[in-house]
Amino acid sequence: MPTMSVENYLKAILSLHEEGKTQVSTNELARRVEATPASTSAMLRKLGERGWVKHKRYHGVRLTESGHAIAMNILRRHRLWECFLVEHLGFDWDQVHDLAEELEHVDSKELANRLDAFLGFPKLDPHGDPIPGPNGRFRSVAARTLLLDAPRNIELVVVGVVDGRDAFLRHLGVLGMSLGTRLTVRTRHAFDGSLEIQFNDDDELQLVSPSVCGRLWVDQNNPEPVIVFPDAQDTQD
Amino acid sequence: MPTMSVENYLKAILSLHEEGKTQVSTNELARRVEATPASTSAMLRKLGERGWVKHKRYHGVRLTESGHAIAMNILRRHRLWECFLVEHLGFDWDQVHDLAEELEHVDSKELANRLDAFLGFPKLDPHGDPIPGPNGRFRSVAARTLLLDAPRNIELVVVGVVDGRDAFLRHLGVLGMSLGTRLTVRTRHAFDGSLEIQFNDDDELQLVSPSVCGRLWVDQNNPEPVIVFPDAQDTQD
DNA sequence: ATTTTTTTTTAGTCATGCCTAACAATAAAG
DNA sequence: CTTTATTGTTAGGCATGACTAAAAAAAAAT
Repeated sequence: MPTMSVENYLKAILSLHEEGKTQVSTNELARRVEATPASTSAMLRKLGERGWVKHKRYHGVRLTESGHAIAMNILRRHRLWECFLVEHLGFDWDQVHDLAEELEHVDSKELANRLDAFLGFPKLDPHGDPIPGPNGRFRSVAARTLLLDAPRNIELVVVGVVDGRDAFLRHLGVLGMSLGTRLTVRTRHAFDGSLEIQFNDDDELQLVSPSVCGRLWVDQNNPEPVIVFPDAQDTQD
Repeated sequence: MPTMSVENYLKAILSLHEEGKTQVSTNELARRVEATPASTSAMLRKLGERGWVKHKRYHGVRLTESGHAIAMNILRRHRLWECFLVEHLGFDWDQVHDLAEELEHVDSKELANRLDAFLGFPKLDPHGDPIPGPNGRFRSVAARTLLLDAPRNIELVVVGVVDGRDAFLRHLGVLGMSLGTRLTVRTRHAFDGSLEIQFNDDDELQLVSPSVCGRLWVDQNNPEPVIVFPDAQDTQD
């Protein structure tokens, strides 16, 4: 039974893996968990001893099977709680991260499963991120692209964010964007990577910075985030 | 911002106060929080320094205003979560204590208030205990008696338990009793304090031990535990 | 191929919160 | 009213998980 701190480290390593890194560096992990590299180094030794990560000194770290399972479980609980907070308690999607961060540490398979059922076995959390099922695997892998890499002149829908921190979500609000926003990329400026985007029923073109475009998942046409049933296999919609 | 451990001590002191003790002894508190008297003694010094308890060495402790407020808040969250777990996630009333014990430490006024609203501002938790309102005071003080002290030959309803631990609740199940059970006290045995009780539509008399009777709240006729609205004043139903 | 810079680890502290064992104060019994 | 038992406190450790400062390994730059 991992401590809260251990769970946070494992979760952070998982999220870095999900971002593409197969090996996670001590410094990057330290930044993610908001601790010093020294503390992180100490923790990695412990995680290694308990068989949750594979750690070669001075080279990165990688989750083992069992570490991955634990991290996926926490991610599951985190995202289920976010659903609950938004859908049933009426929080805004940019207010729920920190609360879910605490709720996720309440360790009970039974609780997670019942919450899951209560919510109707959602596939996606309020930020558009997939929710792992009871088996610790994602229920579906949505076909999605970074807005930064999306093709031009095709109507797109915002289906998720890469960066779920409040600051970014609020910034999206300022830009008038949220999950479900429809848009079309009209021009790509090679110089700085910024995009000229046309919002749904709007004639105006708006310039969006590459740092924003690199943090948004879009899909070609996936109107409503579908709800599916408990043990649905992975699908390639 | 108190730590989890501090919250547990304050909550334990509160519950001992609720049981009548105005001064709480170190040993009794230690038993309640499942720590040694030594650890408890150390904690009491800390709680005193932070102004949450009044502690005279070698004589008991008592919550201060601010300590009481914190403890009531935790109690509120605990009981709200128990409601949620039973009413919405379908847990049995004897399965929710430990989970609520963890959930209660998620510290957010906003969360508690929204959960409260979601649940319909309940007055009582699934064990029949009153739920403090946002102001940190109980919403109502039900007129109730220990079964042990109840008058004979009057139809009573079980409206709450003094001891919410699983072992006791399961024992109640064995006796065929739960919240809402109707019964009448027929005979009181002075020798050991046990009662002969007639259950609702049953001709048989059943002998119930004093330790059980001392842990059950009954009321004379209060069929359903009523749900009331947010800022209802204390009433004397 | 060195030097310099960056990354990572080790060494040494500190605060929490728990423990056991020994000591002190109060309460109970003779 | 002293002795004994109970109750409460202090002293000294230990594990966790954080930190700073210093040393070591790896990567980058000259």
